Amino acid sequence: MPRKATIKATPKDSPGPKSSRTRERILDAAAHVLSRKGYSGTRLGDIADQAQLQAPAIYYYWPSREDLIEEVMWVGVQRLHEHVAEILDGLPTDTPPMDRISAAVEAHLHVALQLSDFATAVIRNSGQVPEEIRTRQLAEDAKYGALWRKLIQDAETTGDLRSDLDARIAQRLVIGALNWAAEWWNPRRDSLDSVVRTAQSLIRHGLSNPSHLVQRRVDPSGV
Amino acid sequence: MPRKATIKATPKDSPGPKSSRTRERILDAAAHVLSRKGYSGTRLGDIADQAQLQAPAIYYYWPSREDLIEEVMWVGVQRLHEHVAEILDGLPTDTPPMDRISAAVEAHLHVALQLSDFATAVIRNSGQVPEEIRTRQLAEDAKYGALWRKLIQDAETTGDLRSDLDARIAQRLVIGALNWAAEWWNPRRDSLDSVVRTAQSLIRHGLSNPSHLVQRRVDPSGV
DNA sequence: GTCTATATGAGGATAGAC
DNA sequence: GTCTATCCTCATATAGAC
Repeated sequence: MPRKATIKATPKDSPGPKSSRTRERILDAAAHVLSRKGYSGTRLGDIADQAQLQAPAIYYYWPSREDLIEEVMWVGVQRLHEHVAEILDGLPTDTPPMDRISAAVEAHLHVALQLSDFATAVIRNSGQVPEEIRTRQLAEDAKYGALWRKLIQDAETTGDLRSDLDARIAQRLVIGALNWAAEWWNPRRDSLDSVVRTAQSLIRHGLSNPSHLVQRRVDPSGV
Repeated sequence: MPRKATIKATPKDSPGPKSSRTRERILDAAAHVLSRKGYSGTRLGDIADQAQLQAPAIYYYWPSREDLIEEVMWVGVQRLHEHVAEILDGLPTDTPPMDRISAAVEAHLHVALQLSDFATAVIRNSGQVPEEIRTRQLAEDAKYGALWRKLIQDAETTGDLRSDLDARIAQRLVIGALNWAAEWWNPRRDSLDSVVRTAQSLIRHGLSNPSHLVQRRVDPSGV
């Protein structure tokens, strides 16, 4: 039973600055291993190798293997949600729904592809972690899903969403396209920018009511 | 080192009809467990429970745990590829590129959502299986990807694809949206048909050059 | 804070009965 | 073809030194 205090601990919470650096190193290492080996295949020894220390040292920062893994899963969704929400909050209040969606697409891809170990760890293991972790994970996912549902609903309200689409299904298909990008993206082949631009265009045209179509693109501040 | 003969064995290949039924039961059970527990978490005992026999019996049909798992992964991609290719072959030769894409979308969703244990097993574990399995898996994936790349390229050639899209990136985003559906689809909430229709519309409008847009929908034979 | 050493338990694989 | 019994390997977690 992981304690919330442990789970929610962010970089600068715990002990001193040196200690918390090690903590981050272990967390990054855990994301790396978790995404590649899966929940059951994630050995503390592999995490320790990656973080350049010995396995028992992990128990100084987390009470159990399960707590560490849960924190990786939690951080994966949480940082995504946080960043996308921040970008949306920074947009002018009169930004049209489709432009808000384009901004969210860019923000989602930036985090998912930049923190790809956390992203793929969540994608691959959401359905595989034990019941207890999974329940909390689903709650976190639902919060982020609600953000997107609202974006799509706003487009529906203003008539910008094509009427032959089921809003909830379309929302899930869009999130799927974005999530999956972490699985295939190779920075040496495609620039992050080319992925963002193609995704924005695909999604805008995919969702838009042609008679309302606005081609203007936003340039979200500070992404 | 799994032998090809073992891997490629299809339902009616092996021994008698009774024996091959057991083989199928084990294979289905393995897909079920693999999708939920992951590569490392897949216990022969869990597979045996699900298939209603004892663990050692599995070794009568497969030489090792790894061979069984590789077959699950292989079947997941292979049946998808086979069905989509079949549907496309059944279309009139003069079917416009966008209608062919719509037919492929429907075919992909039908298999992925109907055989969802195999689909999610592949999705969640492609990045987690051992190197040797992964290499063969990537080759199989590439073949299916090539089918889609051709569909998109054909649309590009005829001018049906919007020119601001990167064809290869768009193709991967589309596959991602479809693959991810197996993760969230709940038949009690959304009908398979409503998912297919929304995906077809989203993808057609997402890819199409508005000046070439054709609304006509195909009804692929026998899906 | 991080290490070495170890108790404990679980699962894959095989031998051999039926 | 399928089962029971068993061997062997390996990972978590803890104790305790430094």
